Amino acid sequence: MNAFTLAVIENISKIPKGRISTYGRIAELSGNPRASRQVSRILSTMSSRYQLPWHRVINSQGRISLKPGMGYEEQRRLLEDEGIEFDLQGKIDLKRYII
DNA sequence: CGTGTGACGCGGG
DNA sequence: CCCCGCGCCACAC
Repeated sequence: MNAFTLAVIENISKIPKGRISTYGRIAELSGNPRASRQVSRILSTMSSRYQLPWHRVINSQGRISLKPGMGYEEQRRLLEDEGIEFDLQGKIDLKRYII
């Protein structure tokens, strides 16, 4: 496992309950601003093994990237359980919750 | 070694 | 707000 992957795991682990971050932001913090896609892949493959708060990572538009029936519902429920609110379009106010 | 594929992001219509 | 196109990049085939 490379340094970037390690940094991503570390940065995601640090997201506090009730707050969120984005794929792009995690990529930046981890040293590669252009690797947002890798962040998503790392999440899908490492989230269970490293017990990451995977649900606290959303996209730059403030929306859940998972598709309905493929995890969307669970991620939304986990976030709502932490007090995060969604608007009518299923969007989260980034300014309010991002780290 | 090409080609297709995304839990992405940004700009534009 | 929705929909596209394009750039990006590791990975699977």
